[in-house]
Amino acid sequence: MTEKQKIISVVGPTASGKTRLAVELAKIFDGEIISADSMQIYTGMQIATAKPDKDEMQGIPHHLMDFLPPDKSYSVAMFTDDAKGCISDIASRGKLPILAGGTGLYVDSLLQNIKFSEEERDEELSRRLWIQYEENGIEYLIQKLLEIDPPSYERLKEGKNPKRIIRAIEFYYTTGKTITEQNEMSRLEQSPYDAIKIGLGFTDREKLYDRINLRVDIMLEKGLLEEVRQVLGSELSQTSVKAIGYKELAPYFSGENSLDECIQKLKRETRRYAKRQLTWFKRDKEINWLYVDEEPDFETLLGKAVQIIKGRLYG
RNA sequence: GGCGACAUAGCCAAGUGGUAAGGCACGAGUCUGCAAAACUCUGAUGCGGCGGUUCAAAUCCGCCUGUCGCCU
Repeated sequence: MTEKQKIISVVGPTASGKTRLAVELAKIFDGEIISADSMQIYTGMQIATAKPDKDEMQGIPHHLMDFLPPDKSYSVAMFTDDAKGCISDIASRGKLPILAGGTGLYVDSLLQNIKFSEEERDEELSRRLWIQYEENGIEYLIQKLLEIDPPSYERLKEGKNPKRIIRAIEFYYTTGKTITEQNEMSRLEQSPYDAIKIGLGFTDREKLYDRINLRVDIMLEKGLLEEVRQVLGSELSQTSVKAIGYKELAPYFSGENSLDECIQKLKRETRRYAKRQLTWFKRDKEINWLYVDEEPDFETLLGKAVQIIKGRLYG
């Protein structure tokens, strides 16, 4: 079998410095960046998503960023398709693909080569199931799941997560297969990628939270309010409405809450998001963690990352 | 200085004599087509302090402390 495609993956919570590290690594290793971020894909959502500007990109090509209008939905399946295409394209030009982003599900699905089924989602059925959930409660759906797919019933009954349970039921009715079968099928093909994973972490969580709070203040100075005003005035998809920044500031524009209250909310939601990201990435034992608050400066951090990568790239 | 109200977990807060609801935050975790999503778990031997009444007090009484309001 042919050698696997080498790829660098930079992960970490929001505001940990992934963007900067990825750009510097791209300069050193002659790479191009593929963003694995479910919100930076959207055009017009620049400040709140902390999308790098021309200056920060330093001439390094960034793929899967800033290409989709906010009224369009997006999903993991689309991401893995798009990203695979990007990787082939970058590699064919002799460059090194560098995946950088905080959307853990996107990163893992791509690197593990998860195969999503061909069938499209059935939004209508999904909506009907949500209505049933709201009317009859979660137990009703859990029972339904027991009838069609006992293994996933066992797996999902404790969590009581309507979203996961509804998807399992929806999947069965749209494809005739159970989500359990699909999950097995999705892992049959080995991943064509050999990822060198760098994680940006913090020994002291408070340090990360300080950075998040500060970054929100900087966003406000950069004109976040004007951006929010514009985005809130346009059509948003199911995916883009979820972006942190816009919904938190909305009550300020509608007069329901003071600006200060909204800013506090925005900071808190961003901190909570960072915590969830950490929980996600912690599970991956292949990640080489570098602790931002333990390094004297960025150069040292970069140096360590370069060492790790060199060892794997040429070792 | 006088009068009154209030004082319950990090914050908000229910509870008016029978053995401390709930929400938020924090922390931990789950995760296969909306993932910046959705969801799960988790906190007070104690209710400002000290006495008193009672079989029993966060709940009633007194004093003290603090906060707020009104009056002078």
